[in-house]
Amino acid sequence: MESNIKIDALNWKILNLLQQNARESFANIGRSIGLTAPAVGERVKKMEDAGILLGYNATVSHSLTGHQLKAIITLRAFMGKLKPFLVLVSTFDEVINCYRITGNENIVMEVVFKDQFHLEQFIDKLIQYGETRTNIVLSNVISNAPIRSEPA
Amino acid sequence: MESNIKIDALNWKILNLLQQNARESFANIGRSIGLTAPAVGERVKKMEDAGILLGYNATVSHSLTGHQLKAIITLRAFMGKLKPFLVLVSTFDEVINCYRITGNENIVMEVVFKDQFHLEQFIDKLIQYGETRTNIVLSNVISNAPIRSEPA
DNA sequence: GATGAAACGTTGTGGTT
DNA sequence: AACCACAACGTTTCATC
Repeated sequence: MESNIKIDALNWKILNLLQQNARESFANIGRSIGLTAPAVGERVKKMEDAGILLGYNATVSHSLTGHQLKAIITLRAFMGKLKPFLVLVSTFDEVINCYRITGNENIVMEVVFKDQFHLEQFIDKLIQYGETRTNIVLSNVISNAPIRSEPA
Repeated sequence: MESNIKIDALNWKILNLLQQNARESFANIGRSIGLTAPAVGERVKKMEDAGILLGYNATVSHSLTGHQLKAIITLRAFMGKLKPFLVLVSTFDEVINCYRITGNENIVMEVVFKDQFHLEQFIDKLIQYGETRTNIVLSNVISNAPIRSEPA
């Protein structure tokens, strides 16, 4: 399943290039790093099979697709309400990221909205599951930064 | 710059497919939605030019690239320390996402680490900028969900 | 990994509605 | 303005070494 392959310097270069532009051709990548296209293709396939390369995703503007408002929402679930919440949250299109965390709250989410009415509706849906805290996102300082070779 | 183009039903289908697999060929996308490859290519180019399609990014496993620990870290900056922090944070490879937010804290970050020693080092770098709060991520409930057509 | 060849995809031109 | 058809060119993928 997850064969234990090593990420050498060339594979890190491939990962960096694909994180920057997932539609880059294997031929071009090969030219950048001194390999032929089939060699790049094989390395990519092995990293996909190993679970290192999880997928390729287009990034879409939130604001230009009608979601001008973003919030970080945490949930402190009531007794017995965490499991039902976890089932429910997968049905919410607004939730971009959702993590279970340690600490006073159980859940932190990154959520996008059309406007404050949409946000209000969303919070109303959560009140039966626990106490929420909402922080509006004012600006993006860093968005989906690429993973780099681990420090030595 | 940002021509005001409309995202019709076909463009939403293209956005959905590219969010799921950014390396999907225009020819295949065309077959799925009943368009020729050049027509898909033109629509994609227009959405790129309009700033709707921001880019294509490979998604890489955090754990299999040596980052077994993830945390949500918030910062309540000391007087005059927010601007210097914003400059500094861009130099941190560990920070995947960083947002400026409303509320008691000024900043929330999603950060990946090799281990708890690496986390400790990171927090030490922040203490001069403000008070931090750290929540360890136990599991991913939703990761980078695609944006869907806004609700009617 | 490289090479070479066949299949496939992309992209430009021209034409249709 | 959006799309299709066609063709030239580049890319992917498979075989073989």
